[in-house]
Amino acid sequence: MPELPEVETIRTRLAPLLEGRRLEHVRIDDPRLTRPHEPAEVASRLQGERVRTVDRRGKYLVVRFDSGRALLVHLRMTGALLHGPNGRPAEDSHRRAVLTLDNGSDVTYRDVRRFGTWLVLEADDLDAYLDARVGEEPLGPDFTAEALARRLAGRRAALKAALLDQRTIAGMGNIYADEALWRARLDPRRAAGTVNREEARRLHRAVREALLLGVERQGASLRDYRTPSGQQGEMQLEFQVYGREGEPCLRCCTLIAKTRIAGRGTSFCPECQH
DNA sequence: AGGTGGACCCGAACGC
DNA sequence: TGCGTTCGGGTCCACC
Repeated sequence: MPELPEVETIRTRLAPLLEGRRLEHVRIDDPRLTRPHEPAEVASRLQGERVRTVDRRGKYLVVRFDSGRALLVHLRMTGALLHGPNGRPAEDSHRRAVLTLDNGSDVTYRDVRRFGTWLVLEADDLDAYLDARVGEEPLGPDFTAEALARRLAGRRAALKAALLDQRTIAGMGNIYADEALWRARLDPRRAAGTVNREEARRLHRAVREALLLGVERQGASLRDYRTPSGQQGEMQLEFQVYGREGEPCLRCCTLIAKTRIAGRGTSFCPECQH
């Protein structure tokens, strides 16, 4: 599932392929992708635009054009952007859209579960849209232990649920939340507001470490995640708790437990996470 | 008002 | 073996 490290890896690989290129032709086959807007209408707004930058905010890819217009791509669960250098994408029943670039190459969008979204916004609307949904970037300078503590203060929801709230930490998802809580030795079931300053410092450090390792390993490929060249990430080899229920904790050898928090499967060590 | 749970999807894993 | 059922996960939205 693409979370911050996966989306950042895709952004890094996609930027040099797209920046400076004009979208010669845009084809969108799935109305689900652009809902409630018509695919043809969205495609015509994109066609002819020249890409200025490919940025990321949380889990959103932000393709900005010279005109100021932007395409916001959210991959949700199974979305992937794949680059085909020869302009002849291989047959794929899960392909939902194709961008043909002015150098003859193409970028195809595939999405098995069809949760992903493409939204075109004008320059004036972009910041408001993102700011309403996404908080501080955890790998940026504004994300401090104090900022994190403020985001958690007074909240009665489970700590894990608060971490998954995109306004708490932009780009955090289920896998890295479990990994960060294990690193910080914090119980995911605790009320977020009970985290003290020392614990917030540990959590802040753990969140950054888990996400940075994910970026270094170019994301976690459990099933569908691939980079634009089709490569798998290697972060799945570094998991300390995610998906390890029933196996010994790497710190204290207690068996890793699994529970459900805010509707999400949550792996944690019942002994050394407090 | 903040928190929770269902809906949206579909392939894989599971159970009988 | 085969078929039906459950699961999972990000975000939105209705509801409490």
